[in-house]
Amino acid sequence: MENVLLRDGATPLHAQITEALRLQIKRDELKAGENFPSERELAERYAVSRMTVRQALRHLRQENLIYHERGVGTFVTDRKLDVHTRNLSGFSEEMASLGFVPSSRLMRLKRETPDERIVKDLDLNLGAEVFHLERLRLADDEPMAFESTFLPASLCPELDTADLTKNSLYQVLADKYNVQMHHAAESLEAAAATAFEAKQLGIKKGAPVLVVHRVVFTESNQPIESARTTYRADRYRATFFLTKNAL
Amino acid sequence: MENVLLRDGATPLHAQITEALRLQIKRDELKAGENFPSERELAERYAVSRMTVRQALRHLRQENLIYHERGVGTFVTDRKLDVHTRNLSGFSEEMASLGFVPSSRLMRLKRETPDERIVKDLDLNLGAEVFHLERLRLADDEPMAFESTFLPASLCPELDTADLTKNSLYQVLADKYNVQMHHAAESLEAAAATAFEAKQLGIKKGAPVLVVHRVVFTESNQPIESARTTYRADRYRATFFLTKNAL
DNA sequence: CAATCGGACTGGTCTAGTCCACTTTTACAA
DNA sequence: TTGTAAAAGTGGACTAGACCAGTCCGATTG
Repeated sequence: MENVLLRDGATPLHAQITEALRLQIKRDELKAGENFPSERELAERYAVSRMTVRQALRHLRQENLIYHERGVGTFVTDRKLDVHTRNLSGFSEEMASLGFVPSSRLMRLKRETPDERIVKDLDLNLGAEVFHLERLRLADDEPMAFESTFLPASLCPELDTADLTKNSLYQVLADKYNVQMHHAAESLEAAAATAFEAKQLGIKKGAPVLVVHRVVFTESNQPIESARTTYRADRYRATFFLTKNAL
Repeated sequence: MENVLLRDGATPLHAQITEALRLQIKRDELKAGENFPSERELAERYAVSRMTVRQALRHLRQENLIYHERGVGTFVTDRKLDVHTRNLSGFSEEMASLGFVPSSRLMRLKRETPDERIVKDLDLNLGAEVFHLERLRLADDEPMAFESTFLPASLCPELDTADLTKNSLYQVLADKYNVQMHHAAESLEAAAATAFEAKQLGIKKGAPVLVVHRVVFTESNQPIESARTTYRADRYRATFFLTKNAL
């Protein structure tokens, strides 16, 4: 058992404990129904204070990996059905985690002046320009979704020069422009495929599609992306995890 | 300014501070762009330790009401567009918060033996029975969704006798059976309305609908409800808030 | 045998500090 | 006036305790 934490200040202790426990749960070393160590026990084991352990457990709880019962103890959540919760990652990461091989076909990448909707989404000044890219998203070489994305041009001055076929958009934003996505608002609705969408996705016109509109923000709440993704209804469903109260 | 906290142990101090600050934000007494009190200042104002303040702020942060900037301060989130995030509440509450008058028409309420899918969702023993209710959900007297709900019969023995037209289902579960919903898994997909659904919802057969499948759990992870709700695509969209990292 | 009472243990809450990395402001020097 | 360096302030992380209200289990008592 590895109970050694790096106290060099590079990675917070609570993050290291979270990671260690998460690994043990994923490896089935800590199972549902088994006795999970108590907070005081973990504190002693890792030689940290109980508050630090509690912070680590809070993260695991937010991921629904564990739950608490007052007066009783902590338990690993029984994952009867492994829910692939939609989290804040891009298409590539999501598809990879679902076991598909993601790829994409760049249909368009232009600098332009956006319409009112995008200006509002991205909180732009009058006349500010955006990059508009359209991509067909494939999973295992089958069309899965069509995505239309807008980014403030001020944020990523020479996006046209970046290689978006090899690297994910979020990777480029993080590496080249030091822009980190932090949270997002998504709205989902059902629609009938337009003739254009149907052609791109290889389905019949009027077939049901799931339309996801997403606005992504940085930590300081600056909008960095507005995207509209049209998924084939027969190949995709979105799964979310909801909680009643703050954890 | 009310800085008085009840120290009777009934409501945790951090919850009282959360509520007080939330109120001030909603009332616009604390605005975006204005200087939000620092953690040390709040600790002094409420005469609590800084850790307690931090716990309160964490809740507000999870609701995306505030955000932090290291070395700078805490700020109220600028809500340009007021996002009605889908949270763990029932149809009635959600519609009410959107400004509609919710109502529902009970189409069916029977005790029965469920199929495999429901057995799996609700983690039932072989032969266990469920209540199956079907309701047409209206907003401002217009059909909005059709909902098919399954609940373990063992959980709510005489559900048939309860008045489900006046009280929300979750209200009955909480009041009469002391069953509290805590979290849920939802999956959303687009589909074409079947002839039956189309008739119920007053739309054309084949028109796009948003199908939400939801399983609700208690705090100790016991499944209490499996529901399938079919929304009219032209009247409903679901909005979610996603975060990259644990908060 | 059944009931109950007490102790041990659990997570929930809270305190009163410390140190750190970081940003902003201020004040002083060139 | 312009740099720059120090000071003040911020949130992030962490400690080493404390008390409480639940739960559970085992021993004692009727």
